[in-house]
Amino acid sequence: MSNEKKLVEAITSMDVDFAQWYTDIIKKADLADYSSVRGCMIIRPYGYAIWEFMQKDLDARFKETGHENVYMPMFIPESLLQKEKDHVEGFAPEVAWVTHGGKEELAERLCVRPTSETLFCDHYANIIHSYRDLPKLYNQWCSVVRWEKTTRPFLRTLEFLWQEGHTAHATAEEAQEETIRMLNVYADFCEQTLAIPVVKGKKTDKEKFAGAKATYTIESLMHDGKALQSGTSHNFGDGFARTFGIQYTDSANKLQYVHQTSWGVTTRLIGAIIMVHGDDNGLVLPPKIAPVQLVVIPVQQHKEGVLPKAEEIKARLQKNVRVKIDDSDRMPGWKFSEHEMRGVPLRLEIGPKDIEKNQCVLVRRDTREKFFVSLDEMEAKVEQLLMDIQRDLLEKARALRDKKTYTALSLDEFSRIIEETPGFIKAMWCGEQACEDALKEKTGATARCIPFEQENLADTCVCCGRPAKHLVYWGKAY
RNA sequence: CGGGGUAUAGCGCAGCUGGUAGCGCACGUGGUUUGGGACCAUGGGGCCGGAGGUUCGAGUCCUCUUACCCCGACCA
Repeated sequence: MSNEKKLVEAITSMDVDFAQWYTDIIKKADLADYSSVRGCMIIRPYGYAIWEFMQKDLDARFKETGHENVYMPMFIPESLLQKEKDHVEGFAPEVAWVTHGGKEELAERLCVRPTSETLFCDHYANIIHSYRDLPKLYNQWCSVVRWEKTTRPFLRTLEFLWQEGHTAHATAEEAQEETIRMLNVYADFCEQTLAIPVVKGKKTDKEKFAGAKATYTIESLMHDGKALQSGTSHNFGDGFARTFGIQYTDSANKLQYVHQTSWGVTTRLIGAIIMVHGDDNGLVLPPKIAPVQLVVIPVQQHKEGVLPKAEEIKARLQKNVRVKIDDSDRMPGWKFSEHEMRGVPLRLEIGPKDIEKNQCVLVRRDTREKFFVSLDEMEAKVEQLLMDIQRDLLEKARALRDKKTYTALSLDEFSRIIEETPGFIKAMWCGEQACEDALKEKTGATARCIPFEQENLADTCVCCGRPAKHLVYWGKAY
């Protein structure tokens, strides 16, 4: 952004204290509030509206790719959860348990779902019999609970909202296709709808989901140079199917195990929107998911004709745009700041001077650019600007991401980058977990992913010097 | 789960070596204002996070507890 002086003092500057800046935005933009339960949050109407727009967009993409929504119980009997060994070990430390119903102790504890693989598997075992029953392409929107030790609004809370897709396929090839298809759906959603550029790739064995054969991820980079895992897609192979006995008879009348996938994104993406697009004046929302895309600020609204004009403008615009008039009796300057803090993409000022000239003033949230526009061309200009903002946010985020993406050819270089200019580090890796562990130990960085777009920076591992197998994106992560 | 910090009005804070709580913003009302967080007047609001203890007396001292924030280990 420009070096214009900061107009609002209510938000801590992100250069001074990024964590505080993040919290300030959440509070000042009315996205969420703390609750009386540790580690949980109240998603307020404005924050929830953003989630609803995200849901709507994603859900349409899921339907387009043939998926159906279902709803599973929020409780899992302990015995069911424990069927898959790797899976239960992965989640055991963060599971919440229900031990009583009323005053009576339960014969079997119930786990509050941290994820629903076992429920879907149990169900699939019951309803899949023939190859004609496949594929099963299910998704559910729900909340899950993970008893985390440290929490932050949107990024990590004990309970969070998400969707989890769970599919069952006849062949390994189909399952792999589905895994990648949904990863691409997420990547496209992040870039086209949220204007957040992502790196697509595969997780290392150390970082992959408990019980999965392979985990794929989209990784994004926040303003402070930390990485955020923004969505994952897993190929389960037939591992769960073997444990849960999900079998079908193929066309040759032979019993086969299904091949499964699962994939999810969460309200954490709201945290990504904040940390990718936000600035020192507050939230900046991509138009596609902004609950209010344009706010009309009447100036000298007590003067005759101003409010009716504002209403007329709203009526004209609301056919295509989510528009709101702020006719509260605040000062105009106060309203400017308020709606900037809330990230409203466009502001339209209308006052006596404008009415006289048959014009209005349009101001972009992202660049603060000001346009004096004839009322005759208003609709077209508004639509154009919203599209420009959506596009420019992605470009700007991509430019920043690229700027903060470094390459390291030696361990020293790697450490120095992490210390001095945090971001993504591209470096070669031998494929051994020992090196992954060593890098984390020495620098705090983890393997974010093995990107699909591989490059050969060197022939040797950045850590041990033995022959390199992959290019890896490394970074400190949320 | 370790290390550090905070908790007093809706928010941000002040309150000294103990004596019964104050400021700014916000909020209500009346008026003047209105193109980058207006001004005057007036009004309401807090048993000081919770529980114990010391004391004639605790926001202040002691113990315990809870929540939040920051930094590390674990995770979407």
